[in-house]
Amino acid sequence: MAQNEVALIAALEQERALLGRTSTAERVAGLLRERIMAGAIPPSTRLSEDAISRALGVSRNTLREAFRLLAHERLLVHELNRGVFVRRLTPEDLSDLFQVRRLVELGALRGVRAVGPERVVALRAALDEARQAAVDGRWMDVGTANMRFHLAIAALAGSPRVGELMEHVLAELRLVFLVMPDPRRFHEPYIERNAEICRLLEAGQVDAAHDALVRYLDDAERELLRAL
Amino acid sequence: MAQNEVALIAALEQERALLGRTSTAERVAGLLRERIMAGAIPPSTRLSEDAISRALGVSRNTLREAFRLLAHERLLVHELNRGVFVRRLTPEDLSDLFQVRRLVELGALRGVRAVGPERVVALRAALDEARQAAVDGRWMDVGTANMRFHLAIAALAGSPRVGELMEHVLAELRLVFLVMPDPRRFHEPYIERNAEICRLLEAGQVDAAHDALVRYLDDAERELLRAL
DNA sequence: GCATATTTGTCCGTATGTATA
DNA sequence: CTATACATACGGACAAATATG
Repeated sequence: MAQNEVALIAALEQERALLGRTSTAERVAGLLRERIMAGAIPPSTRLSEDAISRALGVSRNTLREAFRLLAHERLLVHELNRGVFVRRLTPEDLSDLFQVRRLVELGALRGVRAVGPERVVALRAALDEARQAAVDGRWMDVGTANMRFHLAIAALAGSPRVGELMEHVLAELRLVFLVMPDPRRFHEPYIERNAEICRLLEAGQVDAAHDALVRYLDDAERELLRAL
Repeated sequence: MAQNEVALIAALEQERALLGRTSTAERVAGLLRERIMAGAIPPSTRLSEDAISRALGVSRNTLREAFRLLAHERLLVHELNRGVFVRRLTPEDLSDLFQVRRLVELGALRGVRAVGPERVVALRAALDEARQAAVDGRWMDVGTANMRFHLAIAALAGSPRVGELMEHVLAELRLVFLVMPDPRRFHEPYIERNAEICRLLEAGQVDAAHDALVRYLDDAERELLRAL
């Protein structure tokens, strides 16, 4: 058995290498990202190097590296000699984010001529997740699932860089979701609108899905702008 | 005079604040970026923390921050415990970059209904620059100007985030230009193709410009792939 | 396969510059 | 204007991983 165990450990270590090991800075960034996205650290909060490095038991150098990672994702803004702050989105930011979404999502839809059934699997999975979350009354999770649906749309472009871009865009948008007063009223209606888009795609009506998506984005932008 | 001088200094300092001061790490990153983009540091080169920090007279910590900035721009790749290397583009990277360009540039063109003359000013400026560089035989600068032309196309989307994305995409593409054997043979023909796109846009024939751009991107991708 | 040298990852203490009450 | 708090940058140290002979 000892031999098998050695082999297992070796296999796991190899897998770990493939998964990409993470530096302390990346793990710290992941932790902070989670907190921010969950709303535990609201926008405009200043993050003190000293306090946080002390709390997490990492050096300030390492924490600064984590800050840089998150600043690049636009979750934090870095002001020279003043520190880092959780981003607060302006109306201009919001409009710009939707401009990017139009380019990416609509472009991805136009790129697909034939939508094979295997390509809408991710779409349907996100949809099912949203519906289940709605049944359970987890409205924030409904929002997350809806975002995953649109991430899947972007993924139709088949480009890693576009996928990453879309992830960052949606992470920024989540900063607005957090300050929405009534999550249910906002997120729930979009489930069925996503379902409609999914249905049209499965039926091969790409153009109709495209138009539905245009209306979706227009409505979502308007509603979010009003809430800001 | 002393009073005036004091006032001048104060005014300049205020201006400097508006221009945005830069940290040491950012200046170091800028310096390295320039070297890499000029081809002085070829792809796959490993950058030694010790040697470079010593050469530039900055601490290792500061240099590491600069590395991280460039890694985010994908000019460097960071391998844990092995150091940073100048990125070498794979054929997959190249195809992906063109996929992004199609999404961004074609999407930007589709977004503009009426192309006011003031919006093509940047296009024409880049075009003139490319022609002048060709006259002077500065073929690398022709490539740079051509890239600026396509940056101006992306700018038609009117989105800061899209503009930044496009800048990064073109910076990556430049890494391939550097290894092209015959810059003239590659860059020169595209000047007139850009001119054609510009002409069509000025004439208000957006759809025709769109189609010309599709062919441009297809041809450029194919030619670069072959050179890789 | 092993031992050694090199390089990176991480942390700490400190000095200096900057912003703000 | 001063005082305080904080970010910036440096240099040194050691552990851990990697490269080399």
